[in-house]
Amino acid sequence: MKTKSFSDMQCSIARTLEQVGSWWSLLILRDAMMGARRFKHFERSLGIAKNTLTKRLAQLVDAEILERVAAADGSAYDEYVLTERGRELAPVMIALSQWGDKWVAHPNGPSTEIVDGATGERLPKIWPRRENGEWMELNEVGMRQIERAPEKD
Amino acid sequence: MKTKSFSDMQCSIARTLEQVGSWWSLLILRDAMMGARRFKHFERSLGIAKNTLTKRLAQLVDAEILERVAAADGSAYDEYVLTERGRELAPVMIALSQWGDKWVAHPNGPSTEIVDGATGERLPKIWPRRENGEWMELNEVGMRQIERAPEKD
DNA sequence: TAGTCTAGTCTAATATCGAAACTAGAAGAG
DNA sequence: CTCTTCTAGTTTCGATATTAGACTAGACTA
Repeated sequence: MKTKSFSDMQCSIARTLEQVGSWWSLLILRDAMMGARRFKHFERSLGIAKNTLTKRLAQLVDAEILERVAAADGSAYDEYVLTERGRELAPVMIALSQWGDKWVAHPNGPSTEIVDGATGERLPKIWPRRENGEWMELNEVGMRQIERAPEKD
Repeated sequence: MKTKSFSDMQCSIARTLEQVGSWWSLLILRDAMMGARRFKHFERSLGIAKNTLTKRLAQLVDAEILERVAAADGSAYDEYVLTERGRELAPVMIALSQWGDKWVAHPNGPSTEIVDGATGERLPKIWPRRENGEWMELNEVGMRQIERAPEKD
């Protein structure tokens, strides 16, 4: 969709968005994190056009966020599984999900919950905390530009 | 970019993306979090086309993520400032930035740092933690679909 | 072995985006 | 007070992305 590349920006946010590719990609990742692995799973869950899904999956594989592997269950069809890079996008997904739950919840309530896999209990929210676990207020958090000499060598 | 609306999906991630609007919006928010308030600040910092910027700002205002207010310094030009909704997107931005720093860092190194506003010290990363502050492994974190009756009344 | 499912590809229509040129009002220089 | 520049847009138009739908080759199913 974007027609301009962010990859030459030095900002990590821009560079991450460039890798992810598009909105659809994030929803594909959401499904992948909830266990989807096959083309048809994504297709049905998202209601996305097949050609678009093909393209988005290929691009995520290209970015090494997903990996295409032979099916674990012996099926002839490949599966798309998260790489470590991909799994580490979880904080982004969790943060997005959390914001949506709070500010734009669906009338029927949220549809996803983030839990401790072992106990099934809901996790506390993802939010800035100090090393010792203490929660921070947003006005205590600063985002700062790092100054840097234009040349390096 | 997308031509299909996510707003009828019940998923909070989809609904959040719908509100945010586009990649550019996230970069606008990044700049807003770093102190940008005026049209020209965003324009220069992002290298974005003016019409696109106009549209994105309008849409963020519409989504109540930004608010358009008279300039604090008496200038005739309005300023765009984050609302609470907008400020609460910080965890998303931080998570994106962090992932980029780790996986797709610019050759010159990252350009942004997240700090404790009071001390100037870098904050620990945004990552799933238990209530007591203990860090979790990603494989301990589950994302689960909440089952729900299709009707409500 | 016929029929169906999966995972695509291809084409054409449509929606969206962005670059460049243009503009009205504000600010600044002399 | 007048000329020029700056700001914050709007308009036009071409480039790009997304979609629906038709088509296909190889698996699977009865």
